Amino acid sequence: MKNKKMKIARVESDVSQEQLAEIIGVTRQTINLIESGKYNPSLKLCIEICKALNKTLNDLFWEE
Amino acid sequence: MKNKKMKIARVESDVSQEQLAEIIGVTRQTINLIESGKYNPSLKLCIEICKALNKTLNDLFWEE
DNA sequence: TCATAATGTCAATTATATATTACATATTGT
DNA sequence: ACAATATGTAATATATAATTGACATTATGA
Repeated sequence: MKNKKMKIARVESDVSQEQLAEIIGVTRQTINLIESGKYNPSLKLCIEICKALNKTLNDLFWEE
Repeated sequence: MKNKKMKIARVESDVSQEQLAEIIGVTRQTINLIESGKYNPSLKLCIEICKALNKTLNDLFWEE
């Protein structure tokens, strides 16, 4: 399942996948695959994504 | 950095590391190392831990 | 005090997240 | 229509999460 919340938050923050990747220090592919739902990211990476997008874990990665 | 919140939640739920591991379907060592702060668990595993302990990601894995 | 459960940790192996490089297809602006 | 940017995806390599099995230590209860 795609991570739509993360993509929406990223677009709202007006950053590209590549820019977000640079901010966090991972590759663009990693960001792309997480948004596509093809990676099961590590907690540390999830937290870095949240901080970069001014969101919390529940905002981006918690369902229901 | 130890994951004190997770340990507290587990003890409050009155389950041992081994019982929690069984519920989730991982090994006791994995639970132990996450509580000890020596593993960087996957998002999927974090979510399973939360559900087993009736908590959310923010409850157990989000700081400040 | 003794037995048992719970926890901490180690070494070796396996599975998988992430990196790297590269190419293809959208998308957007001019 | 063209150029530039953004996104999707594939193959291989590497780092590390997670497993397995085992042993030691620390609670906890009888």
